[in-house]
Amino acid sequence: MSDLRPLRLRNSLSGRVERFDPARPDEVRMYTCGLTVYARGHIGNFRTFVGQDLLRRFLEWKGYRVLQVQNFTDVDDKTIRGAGEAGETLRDYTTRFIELYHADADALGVRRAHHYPRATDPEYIAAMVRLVERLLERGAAYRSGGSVYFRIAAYPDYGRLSGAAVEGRLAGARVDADEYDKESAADFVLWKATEDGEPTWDAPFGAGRPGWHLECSAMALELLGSGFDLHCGGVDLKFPHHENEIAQSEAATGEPFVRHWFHCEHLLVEGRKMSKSLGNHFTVRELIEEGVSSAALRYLLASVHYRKQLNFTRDGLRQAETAVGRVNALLARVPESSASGPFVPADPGVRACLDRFEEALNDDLNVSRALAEVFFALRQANQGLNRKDAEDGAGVAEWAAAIRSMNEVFGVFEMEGAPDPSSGEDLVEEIEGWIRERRDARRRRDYARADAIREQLRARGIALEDTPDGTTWRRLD
RNA sequence: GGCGGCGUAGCCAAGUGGCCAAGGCGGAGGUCUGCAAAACCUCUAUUCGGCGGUUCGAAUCCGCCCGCCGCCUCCA
Repeated sequence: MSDLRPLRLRNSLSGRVERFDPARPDEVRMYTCGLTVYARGHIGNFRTFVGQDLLRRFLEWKGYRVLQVQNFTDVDDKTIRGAGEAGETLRDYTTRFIELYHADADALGVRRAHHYPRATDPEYIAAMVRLVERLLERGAAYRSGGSVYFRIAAYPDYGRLSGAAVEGRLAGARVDADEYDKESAADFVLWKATEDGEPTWDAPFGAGRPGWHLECSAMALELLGSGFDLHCGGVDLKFPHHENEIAQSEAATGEPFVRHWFHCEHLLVEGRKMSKSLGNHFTVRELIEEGVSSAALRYLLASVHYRKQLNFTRDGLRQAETAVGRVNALLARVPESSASGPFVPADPGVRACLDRFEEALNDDLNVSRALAEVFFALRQANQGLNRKDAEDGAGVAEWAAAIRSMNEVFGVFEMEGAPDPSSGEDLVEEIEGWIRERRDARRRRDYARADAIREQLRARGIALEDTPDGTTWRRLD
């Protein structure tokens, strides 16, 4: 698989699209920078998570076994402040937002990671302490004012990820209180000395709490090992977060930290940067409560290349809704094959379509070209259905199976919508009763009556469609 | 100020030197239908922000200009 048709993926470390080769032949070890859990994640966060999910699903589609770790940052200034204001323990407070994250991610069909380490989990605090000790031993860290800092001078490769202009970037950096404790302005805190009222953990180098960057290094090294394959996050994390992760990890282990860095661009809302002050800040939950389907939401988030800013608009959601609906309508008419095992198309046309699909995604995840293949298959299937001769039945089934296969990567079709309380057996029986009555009316050529029944059901959100084989119905959104 | 990205039809969006500039949404016409709806078919950018240049040939390379956005500080 991967030998003949390698994935080519942009590596932020080199700035180039490179062949993606995991360290072990069939396994991909993947780390995702997750949320800081002081608030519910917004659609910007989920653009990144959906982008990473697409990458993971494609790797799995290609046959890799993926081991994914996604952390939660549950100790920092914002979580501490939030918990204090809410009068809750830090643990309880952050747990709430972790649960909300899972609710939103599940709604969007984001596959679950295999591990969700939290910074304050005892085993990871211990791992962080060990990492700091190692850095102290190696002279890559120093103690000052009760805190421990990373000495950038001890790591000559600093700046490889975010570009050479590190000094320039830091020159304008605001001077904060602990600046005076540092040997160099670029040094960053690994372990913060305890302050009044803040959570604190004992350590050989003094009680305190982990600095921002330390947790990801510790958890990634602990769960995935040094030199793992993929480290993912939003573009904003490149500097300083990921730069610092690389520095502290490599200074501690003496080995390359990560093989391939994957960064997702941010999204814009109606052409503007999303921010609380502009009031264009949405959560997944809010949009779904407004009636946006999670499928349309996911489609919009997944349909723009991960390195391009995505302009999130109402019109875009509407377009996504229509596009997803067309595919779902076809799939609803063609039942899923009960055949087990991998899908091997017999039709050369179907095979070629899947080949082009894979080729598109192999090319640095070209989702636009891949989606074009989904719609190509859709057209083929619908054409087959229109011809409706028995000979074509198998062809339609294969095209539908191809769409379902491609959907393993996109995950946007046949998502179960919000359960409708009025969709019980009773309603179905009632609708079928109306359809029978309308059929009789049509046989009598009583079209006024037939149209009245259709209108009355349409007003209730049920669309009737007459086909040569009888009348079908579907729910309008 | 430093660094980076983008500007392709009404909207979204592929395409980075050479077949008719993918695909989706929308629109127009048609097939089917009692009428619809759905589906399918055809059409919908002689042109790729503007102006120059390189080339037999450029949306694709170079230069200048215009416009939009992001990063450089917490941030997915």
